Formats: sequence, C-alpha cells, structure tokens
Amino acid sequence: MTVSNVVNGNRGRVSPATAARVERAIADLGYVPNAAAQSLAARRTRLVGLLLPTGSDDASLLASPHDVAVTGAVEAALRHRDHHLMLRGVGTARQVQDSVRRWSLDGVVLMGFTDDEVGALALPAGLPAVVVDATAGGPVAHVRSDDRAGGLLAGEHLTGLGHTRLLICGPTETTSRVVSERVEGFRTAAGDRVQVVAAQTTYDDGVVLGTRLAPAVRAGDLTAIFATADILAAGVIRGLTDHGLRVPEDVSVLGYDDADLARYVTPRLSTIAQDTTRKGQVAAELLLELITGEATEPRSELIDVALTARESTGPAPA
Amino acid sequence: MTVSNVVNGNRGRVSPATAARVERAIADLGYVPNAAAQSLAARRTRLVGLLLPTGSDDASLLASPHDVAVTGAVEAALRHRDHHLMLRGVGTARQVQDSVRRWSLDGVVLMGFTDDEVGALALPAGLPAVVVDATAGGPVAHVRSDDRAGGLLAGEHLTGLGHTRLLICGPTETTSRVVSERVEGFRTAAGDRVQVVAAQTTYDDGVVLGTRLAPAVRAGDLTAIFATADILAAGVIRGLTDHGLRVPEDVSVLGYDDADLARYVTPRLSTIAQDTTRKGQVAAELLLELITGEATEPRSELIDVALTARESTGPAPA
DNA sequence: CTGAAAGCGCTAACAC
DNA sequence: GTGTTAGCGCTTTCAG
Repeated sequence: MTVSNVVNGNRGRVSPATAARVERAIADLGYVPNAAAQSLAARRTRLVGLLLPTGSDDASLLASPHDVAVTGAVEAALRHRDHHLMLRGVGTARQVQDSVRRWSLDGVVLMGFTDDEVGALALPAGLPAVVVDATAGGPVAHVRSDDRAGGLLAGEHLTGLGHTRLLICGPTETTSRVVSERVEGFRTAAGDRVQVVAAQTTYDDGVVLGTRLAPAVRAGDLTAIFATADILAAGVIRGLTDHGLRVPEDVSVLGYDDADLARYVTPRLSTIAQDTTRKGQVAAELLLELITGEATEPRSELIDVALTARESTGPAPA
Repeated sequence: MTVSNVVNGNRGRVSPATAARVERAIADLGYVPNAAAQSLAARRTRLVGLLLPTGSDDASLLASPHDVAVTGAVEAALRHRDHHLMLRGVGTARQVQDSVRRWSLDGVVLMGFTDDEVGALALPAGLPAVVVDATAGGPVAHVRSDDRAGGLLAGEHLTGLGHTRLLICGPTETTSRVVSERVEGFRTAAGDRVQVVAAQTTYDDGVVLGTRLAPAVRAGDLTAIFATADILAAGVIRGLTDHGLRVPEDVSVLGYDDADLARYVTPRLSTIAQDTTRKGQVAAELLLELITGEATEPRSELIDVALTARESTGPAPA
C-alpha cells in the first residue's frame, strides 16, 4: 500500500493530504510495524550486535568498568538513530555466526577482545563492523584511545615529577597493539630503563603485583608505576599499602581510563582520562555510516586522552 | 519440508535416518536459520528485552554496578537457553511499545525502576515479564533480595557492635518497597530511634551526605550509618574522612550489595551481600518459564542475603 | 513418516 | 500519486 511509503518516510511519493490521513490512522490504531516482517522483506534489521568475550565464569560480561561505560553510550547513540542493540557474549566463531547471520544483524561492534581473538572470531566478510580497543579484524572500523599519546602523557607526568625508576604493567603478553603503543609512548617519554611487567587487567592481579613489587619499592629501586587500566592500578595500590607502603609518598601509581572507581579509591587515582561516552558515540557513528552506505571504506578514530592528576602520583622520594 | 521438523527438534515425526541426513546437510552447507522468518511464521522470537531507565544523560544506562552484574548474568542464562538479549533504555510507555511490540519480544526484564515508574511504563498485558528490585508491574514475576532480612542483618550487626545512635540513608522518598523493607528490617533490629535520611544512590550524593553528617558524628550523636547501596556508602565514607573523621573508629558505615567496589575502597566496606549472579539467573529462569508456559502464574523470588563484615564497621566509640 | 500448500506482515518493483 | 503483484524464509495444517 501507500502506507508503507508513509511509514518509511518516503515522502515525495505520496501527497501530503494522504500522508496526514495515514499518519492519523496509524496513531488511532496504535499501529506498530513488525520488525521481523520488515527485516524479511527489506533485508535491513536496524539491529546491531554488541559482542563481548565470555570469560570462564558467566557473570564476567561487562566486568570492565570501561566496557560498561562504552556500552551505555553505544546503546544511547543507536537508540537515537532508531536502531536496537543486541548484547551477546561470544567465545567462538560459531557463536558469532549464530548471532550475526541468524538475526541478520546490520552490523556489530566488538569490544574487549585482543587482536588475536578478533581474528579468530572470523567476522563475515562485508559485514559492517567496528572494533573497540583493538586493531585487527580486517577491513573494519576501529575506535580506541590515542594510546601512544596516553603513554607519552603518562611518561611525561611521572618523569616531570622527578621519577627515574619506573615500571609499566598491563596485559603486555597479549597481542594488543593498544598495550604496546602505551608502552612505546611511555618509553619515549621515560627512557628505556622502564621495566615492563605482565599483568591481567583485574583488581586481584593488581593486588598480587603490588605485593610482589613492595620490596623493590622499599629498596628504592622503584618509585613510579604506570598501569594500563584504573582497576589494575587500584589493585596495585592496595597491594602496596597493605604492605605498609605509602602512595604517593613512597611510590606513585598512575592509572588509565578515568573510570568511576578512580575517584572511589584512596588515594584518588591519577589517571589518563579517555572519554568513554564519546568513544561509544563514535563507535556507533562509524558503524552507522557503514550500514547506511554513507561511508564506503571503514574509518578509524582515535579518542583524545588527557592527564587527570589526583592524589596517587607525587614527587619522587628524595 | 521435513527439514523444519529436524531443526526444531521435532523428533518422532521423522525417521532417525532422515534426521541424520538432514543434519549432515545442515552442517555441510553451514545453514543458519533466519530468525526473522522464524519469528514471523512461528510467533516466537527467542528474543527478550532488558529494559533500563534512561537517565538524563545518556551514558547512565548501567550506572549501577549492581545492575551491571545482574545484566551479565541474565545474558549468560538466556544464551544458555538459546535466547538473545536486547538491551534498551526506556523512559516512556511509548518506548516500551516501540521495543516490545515492534520486535515481538517474547518477554522483558525490567531493572532499575521504582514502583511508580514500573507502573507508568504500562507493560502490555499478558507479556511475560519479570521486574527486578521493585514490586509493582501487575501480574508479573519479581526478583529482589530479601530486603527485610537484609535490613535486619544490618541492624543486628551494628547494634551487636554496641551502636545506639544509628542512621539509615537511601532513596527513601521514592516509591520503593525495596527501600522501605530495608528500613523496616533495620528498625526492627535497631529500634525506633534510627534516623532516616533521603539520598540518591550515587557516590556524589554520598559524599555530600557524609559532609553534612560529619558534625553530628563529631558531636557523638551518630556512630553508625547504614546505606542502602555500596556506592552510596562509599561516598559517605569519603565525605566523612575528608572531614577528618575515621571509619570505623569514629563512625561505622555499612553498605548493601557487596559490589566489586566494596573491596576497592578504603576502608574495605562491610556490606550486606546479595548474590547478583544468582539474581540474574533467577530472573532469566522466572521469565523463561513464563515464556515456555511451564508456569502459568508469575512467581516471585527473594535472593538470600548475608553479612560480609570487612573494615568499615567496628565497635561503637566509648 | 514425508511432501505440498498457504500465509505470517511487510517492501519493492511495476503498472495504472 | 496510487494500487497491484510477488515474494523475503520459515512454520504449519493437512493430505499422501
């Protein structure tokens, strides 16, 4: 019917009078179009998937505060453009298929995967996709913070405070360009003597690491620690302070993300802030322009970072 | 075709031999059924919506750590039963329609709404639904922690430590039976002299409240504070300690939820723990049994609570 | 136990 | 401008 044209905003193919008449009827009848039927006929679902890694235990979806913040922003941005979000934990390429093809998703955003994992997921070729915080995935869009700049900022902040015995910790053993660029930026500013220590991005791993590092700090061999995530930094501080060390008097600790928890912990975390809301918005935009065809080639965007100095960093001890 | 029967596990209507043949073909061809077509023909989508309130700003979906944890558990439980989750922020009844009817959702779970808000959302009658942490919504299933028991536990813990000048804070001005039951339980254990102070469930509101309460603490008029959420308790502690008070030496602070952040803050939060993973699982179960028709009547379930004593509570000052 | 036929609600060509 | 015609990919009666 002509109705379809009205519903789809195909003005110009219908007289204003008729359009008005149809719209009134729609309102009166409380008509809501059926998405399944629309999908089937139009090969467009207005559905996008947010794919996250399923950890070993099941509640671990959204374990990272950073991912949570981005997720909220993605949903909002999508909603404002009349799209819906399907939240799905995936671990295998098969599960990706199960979601993407089964629901004919218009596109997907991937978050929380390492470069290797993204590759293993084998995204269907041609599917509009944006990967957050990784750089693999083939011809897809990417969003991440300006990690080199973030590392640089971190290094400058710490060396500016007089620190010379520095350490950076994070998931350095994974295939993550994000991490390697932060390390690289940090080294550019802080010199090659920077130690690199592998740690998972969890609070508990931070505590363990802090405990392990305590002797070196006490011996004066280490005065500043840069963690690639706030949650890790928070754990490190705990491990350190539990062993009688003072932050920042004995040792400075710098985080990354400026998650909410940065303000919750004591001392309040100095951190490299990235605008996660913006990150989510950009991810949605990049995906939408791929879906609508506005963009032919997937773009990539770097989110600006800034130093937020709070209480966990201070001058190097004398 | 016969194929449909195989795919739908309609054994008994097809010979084992044929079934095997079909399954091999499916595997070989990499066939994935089309959800839209299935929905259209079978009036069953295997899609459930998780509806959350859209705050004023857009990133605030999932602002509460508690909600995040439950969300992860719901997604996992649904996934294990071959259902998918649609994450959607809603503020008006119209938006609910837009999601529920448009996508023919098999069911919805509502979380983060007050009783009034749930009512205003006007869930379509007959739609399988479970509301988390509220009690309104008509004939739908409910999941919440055993709030009376939680309040009681809190009161007993604090009075057991010798506290007699107590205060409870939380969103007491909203239409939330959850909050009123916690208050009631607390009063049962701690007596009627308990002060009640309204506060939103945010860190910043906690800080403000802590600041406001500092004089009373210093004067010895208040020695223990029970907050209806960890994040609020964390803020209160900050407000207090920023004004030179010591927790728990000068004043005890008790939280609710046992969110991750309870371990991050200093001092570590004593709190009423509820198993959010279980909560999400139960929510999914309750919904699924309504969807499948296993259950005719919506049930409600209370999640057990337990006291987790850490460092933020201690004996009443002398 | 297996196949044929109709239709779920909508869009998109194409005539009128 | 407006109505008509086929399907989109599947499930489901209902005959073979």
